[in-house]
Amino acid sequence: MSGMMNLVGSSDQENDGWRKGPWTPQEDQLLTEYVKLHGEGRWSSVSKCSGLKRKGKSCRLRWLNYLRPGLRRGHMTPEEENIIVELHAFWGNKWSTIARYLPGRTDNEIKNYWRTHIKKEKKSSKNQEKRRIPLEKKRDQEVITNSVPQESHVVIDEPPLLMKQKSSLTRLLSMDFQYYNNFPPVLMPQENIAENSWSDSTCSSIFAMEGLWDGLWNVDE
DNA sequence: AAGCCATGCAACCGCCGGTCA
DNA sequence: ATGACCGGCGGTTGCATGGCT
Repeated sequence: MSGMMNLVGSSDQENDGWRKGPWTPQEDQLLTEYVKLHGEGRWSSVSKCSGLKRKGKSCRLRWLNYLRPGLRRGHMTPEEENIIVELHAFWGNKWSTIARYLPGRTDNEIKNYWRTHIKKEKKSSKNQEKRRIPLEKKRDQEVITNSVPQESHVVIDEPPLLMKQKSSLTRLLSMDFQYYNNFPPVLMPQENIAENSWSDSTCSSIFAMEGLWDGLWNVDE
C-alpha cells in the first residue's frame, strides 16, 4: 500500500526514468501516433520510437483501455449489465473473456463495473435473492431439460459446479434474454468445459445467435 | 463553508504463459 | 533444455468527485 503511494500523484512523477501516474494529452497523442505508424504490439519499443517515458505495459494498457478506436464510453446499459452478470456467472472473473462479448468495452471497465455496481447490488438484494433462487432453479431445470436432448453427448458424472455453469449459459441463450441478438461467433465457452460435454444442440444454439448482435449496440445509451 | 465519507475509475503491480534465441 | 523477454490477465490501489452532515 505504501509502495503505491509514491507512484501516483504528481503527473511529473518518475521512477528510474519512467513516468507514472495519469497520462497527459501530449502523451496520449504520442502513443496514438506510434500505434498509427507501427500498429499494436511491440509495446516495449514504444519508449524508444516515440520518446514516451512510459513502460511498454503502461502504454499497452493506456491504448487498450482508453485510446483504442471503437471504445464505448459512458454508462453500461441494462442489457450490457445483464450480459455481464450472466457471463460472470459462467466464467467467473475472466474479465477479458467477458469483454470479448461486449465490443467496445474493456476488461478493466467491466471489472470495475462489476466491483462497484453489480457486486454491491447483489449484496443489497441478497435477501431477495434467497427467495428468488428456488424459482430460478426450477426454470433452469426446465431449460436444460428442453434444450439438451437425452441422446446428446452430455457428460453424466458432471460436477455440480459445471451443471450450474451450463445452466447459466443455457439461460443466457434462452428467450429470457432477447437482447442477445447477436452472440459473437468468435468465442466458445470451452475453456472450462470438456469438449464433448456440450450437446450438439447447445452448440448449434450458440452459433444460431450469429448475425443478430448489431441490435444490441443500437440500444440508446 | 468545511470536513467526512462513499463511490467510480484510471493506472499500477505481480504472476503466468508463450515465444524465441 | 533453458533462460530472457514480452504481452495478457486479474487483483489492487489511490486519486477525483460528489453527496451528506
